[in-house]
Amino acid sequence: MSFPQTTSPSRAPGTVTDAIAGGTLTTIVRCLSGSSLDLVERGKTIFLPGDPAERVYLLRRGAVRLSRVYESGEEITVALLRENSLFGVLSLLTGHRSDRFYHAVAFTRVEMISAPAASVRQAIEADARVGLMMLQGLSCRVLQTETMIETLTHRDMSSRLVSFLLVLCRDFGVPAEQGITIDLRLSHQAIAEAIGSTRVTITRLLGDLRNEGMLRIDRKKITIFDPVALSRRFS
Amino acid sequence: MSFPQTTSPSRAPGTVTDAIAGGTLTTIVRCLSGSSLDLVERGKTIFLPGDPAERVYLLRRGAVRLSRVYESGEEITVALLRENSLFGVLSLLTGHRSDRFYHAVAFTRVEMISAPAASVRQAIEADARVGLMMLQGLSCRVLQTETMIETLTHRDMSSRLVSFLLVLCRDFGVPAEQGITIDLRLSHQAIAEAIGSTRVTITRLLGDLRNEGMLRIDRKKITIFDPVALSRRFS
DNA sequence: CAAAAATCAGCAGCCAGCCAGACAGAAGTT
DNA sequence: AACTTCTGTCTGGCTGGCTGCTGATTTTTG
Repeated sequence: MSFPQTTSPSRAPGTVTDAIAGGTLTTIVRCLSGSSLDLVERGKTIFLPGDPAERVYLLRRGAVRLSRVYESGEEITVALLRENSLFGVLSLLTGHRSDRFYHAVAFTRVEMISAPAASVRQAIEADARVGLMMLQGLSCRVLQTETMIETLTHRDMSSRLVSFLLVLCRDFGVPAEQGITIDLRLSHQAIAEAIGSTRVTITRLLGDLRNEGMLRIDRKKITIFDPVALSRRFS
Repeated sequence: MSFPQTTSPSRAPGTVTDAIAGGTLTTIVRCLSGSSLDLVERGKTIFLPGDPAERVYLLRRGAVRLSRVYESGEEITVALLRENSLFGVLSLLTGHRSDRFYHAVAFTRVEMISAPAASVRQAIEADARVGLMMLQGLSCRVLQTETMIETLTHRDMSSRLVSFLLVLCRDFGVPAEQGITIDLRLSHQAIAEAIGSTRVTITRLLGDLRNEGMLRIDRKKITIFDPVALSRRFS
């Protein structure tokens, strides 16, 4: 499976070092040989389970959903990646050819950069600072994922939902007139798939929170009036 | 908070490159200036929330439990790390001094190597292959953590427990006369804290699985007779 | 641009699964 | 031997999953 590649001639590896002066992973990855800048529309697939894992991705703008699909047709969300997340790291693992096992879908319109795992390895060997930056990027991923585990071990669904909303505020929140708006178009179903619940339950709990005056939902975008007050609503 | 340091004079950074010939992260980290080899007894704390995050750890032998403790006294497990896991990566993040927010405890007798984050950074800059190896180590961590998220999004506790047992088989399983034994002394309480359930429920479900002839428990060590058969027991 | 199709939100009733709390006996520790 | 920790079981009660239905909203398509 592949996706539309909107751009990108490869450049000489020498320029990598120049890019480091810029200091961001973006500029660096952008200079790798074989790299490309890709635009993906909301809902489009980036990779499918079973695809060969050979590229590493850096999400520049938008959100990507990593999910697992079961034979039953059920689908669960493993991660909602935010801007500047590295993904597809499976391909960095030792030589043996491996396949994706997650489904990666653009959750919003997405702008991302990708490069073959081999060039990434080369770039790291050429200039260690690249490795250091990627290491920091991945460390962030680990911390984010662990926060999500915390969210998921809450026993009652209400706490779980609240905890998840706070995670979303952190990762996708933008200031609003009153409070913080989660800049994603989230259906109740999508939330359910991320926190291991059902659509009906999420509808009910969000309704409760709305009646309590904790949040507002307008065209699938959730605005939390006061995250601190919300966080006190844990069990 | 600190822990007993059993060994370790620091060495000249020059030897790092030699160690890379050996090829393992262990030998490399072992050569970093300020590194130490530590032995920690089962149940002893490695770091506490609030401790300054300044070292990176590589778990050589045994298991480490990362957990979060709430004011309520409740405790949840964020990760059960297995051999060759990197942890304490928070300290690698950008300069600003940060503190641990997890509680790290030796879940078994543990043998681990640690080094100051600064020396790790230096080593990476000195030889990029170090960065590459650490990157692979962290990639593994990400994948492991994501598997755990999958486990936790199962709606019924039975599936969740089964999924968790399979994860433990993968990470801590050793072949037994019949089946695979999870080489950890797990109390029902510990399992409950890892999958967001309660002790009583775990007791009941494990009892069911035992009655079905799926597993055996002997002095807190669980033996799964047939992991494949068990995996079919999902909802 | 309007009609058709698909997806989404909200509501209700039923019932299983799981939690809370309590207690007794077993196993393991000092 | 005293003590702690762990396992097993029970009762009652409530949460949250499941099913089915309706109207609203969004997207697709002719």
